[in-house]
Amino acid sequence: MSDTGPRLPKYHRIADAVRDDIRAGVLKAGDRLPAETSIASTHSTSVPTVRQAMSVLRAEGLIESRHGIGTFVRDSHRMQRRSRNRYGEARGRDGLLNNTFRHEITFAGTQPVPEHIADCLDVPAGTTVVTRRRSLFDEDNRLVELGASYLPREIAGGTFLEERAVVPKALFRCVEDLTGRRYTDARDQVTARRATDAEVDRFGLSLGSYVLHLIHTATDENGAVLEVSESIWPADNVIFVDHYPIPAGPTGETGSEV
Amino acid sequence: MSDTGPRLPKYHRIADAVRDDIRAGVLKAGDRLPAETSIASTHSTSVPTVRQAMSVLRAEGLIESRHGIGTFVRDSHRMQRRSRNRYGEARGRDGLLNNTFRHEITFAGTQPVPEHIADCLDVPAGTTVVTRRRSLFDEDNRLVELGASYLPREIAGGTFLEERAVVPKALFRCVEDLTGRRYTDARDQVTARRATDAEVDRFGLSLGSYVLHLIHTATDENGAVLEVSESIWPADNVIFVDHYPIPAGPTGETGSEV
DNA sequence: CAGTGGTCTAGACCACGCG
DNA sequence: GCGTGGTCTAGACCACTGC
Repeated sequence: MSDTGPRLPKYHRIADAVRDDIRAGVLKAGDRLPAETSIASTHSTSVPTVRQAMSVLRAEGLIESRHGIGTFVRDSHRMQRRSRNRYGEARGRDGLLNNTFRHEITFAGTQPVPEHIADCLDVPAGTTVVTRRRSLFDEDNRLVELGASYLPREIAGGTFLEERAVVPKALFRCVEDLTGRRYTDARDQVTARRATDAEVDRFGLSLGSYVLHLIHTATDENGAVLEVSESIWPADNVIFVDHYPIPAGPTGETGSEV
Repeated sequence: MSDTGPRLPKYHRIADAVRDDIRAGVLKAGDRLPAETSIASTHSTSVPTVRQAMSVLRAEGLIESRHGIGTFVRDSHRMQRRSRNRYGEARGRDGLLNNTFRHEITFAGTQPVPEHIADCLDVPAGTTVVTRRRSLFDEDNRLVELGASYLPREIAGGTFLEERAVVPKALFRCVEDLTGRRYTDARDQVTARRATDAEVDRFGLSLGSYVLHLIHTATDENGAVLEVSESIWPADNVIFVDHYPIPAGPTGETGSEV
């Protein structure tokens, strides 16, 4: 046997073989892999070893197993793109927002503000705020985004924003018209984190997978927060894009390249 | 045995037990778990079943195994924060950029543009561009960021930007001074994706884990690209934050809430 | 029903790090 | 040398799906 033969564990070599088949197009998205018993005899090994190889590929997101049916090549790189140029078409809008998404308000009313939102909204923990929760579905009715908007009661309390109906125009436009204040500054905070159990369930994800979590904070010219909005996407399905003008003016003469 | 007893698989219950111990503080970050043989006898089961439970917790990022030593509770929620207010202190800078990071230029010179950058740079695939690669390390000398800047040869070719030395001031300032053109608009593209083998290696990640990948494109007032810059962080360690002004002007009266 | 993946056993031997 | 986790075996039985 050559030098490279026994270097790698057997389950690793099986995973490599299947991965190569997927990369080379021998196995295409949606194809069913041979049964575990069959792969085991092909590689002259035992079923548990094959299962270990499968668990590697499953962790890499390349395959998906369905109990009683088989193991399938996942439909990979099906990235959706979403832009966040919510404030009009004046500049840089690139039309990525796909209007075929179905949009559903799952809740509208007042609720205590979630812990991770309180800071952004600039209110004490536990404060009651107007909350609008939404779900977005693609043309195949698959959930692609979970989101929510949080508005201070001084702004949206007692208005139609507490009612569970899609608003007649962009939400920020409603707030501007209701209050006479203007959206002047924004702050985006993006994290990738492991999906919660609820998200795994709702999105149909696998254990240990990630979501992208955007928290968007909009303020008026006095720095008062008008709205905090959050969006959650399965990490593999999204590219978050933002355009913005670069402020003019003097800059610090730091040595940092970054 | 009660109704709930045999409902969940044994490996699942073992994982739950350990997870609860971690949540409750019985097992703290850095603590070593009992040996697999020991856990097996505690739960009256076999070692492979315990190993299956461990693989669940490993996928969740809660534990980490070191061959020949033991299995340890990971130091979780050690999020670092990084802001990306690179264009001066004029507005909204919140000082999150930690200056204790050590900054190292690992490459400077001309290279063919990477495939995923060509589009952003607005050049044909394979074009040679000035490339500057950097690594950032924290106070404990752990790699926290991999990054690179790509500049068209018309802008940076033949200048000191092709030399492997930290620049005397912010990179965008160098480009503005060299060319007389101004950074006017920017586009940020953020994705979370599985770490490549190289990234797993460099960052010391575990298989199947994620990185956050930022591609930043800066253009002048004519829309010509001045610089594309990318940053890669382990997903668990970073919050990406951006501040920006909201453009004034009329907006479309769409029904979309998002 | 047959075929699939999911769970589990009771071992074996190897590779690694430490004393 | 010893204890640790890593690899692997050759089965067993169960749960799910589709026919």
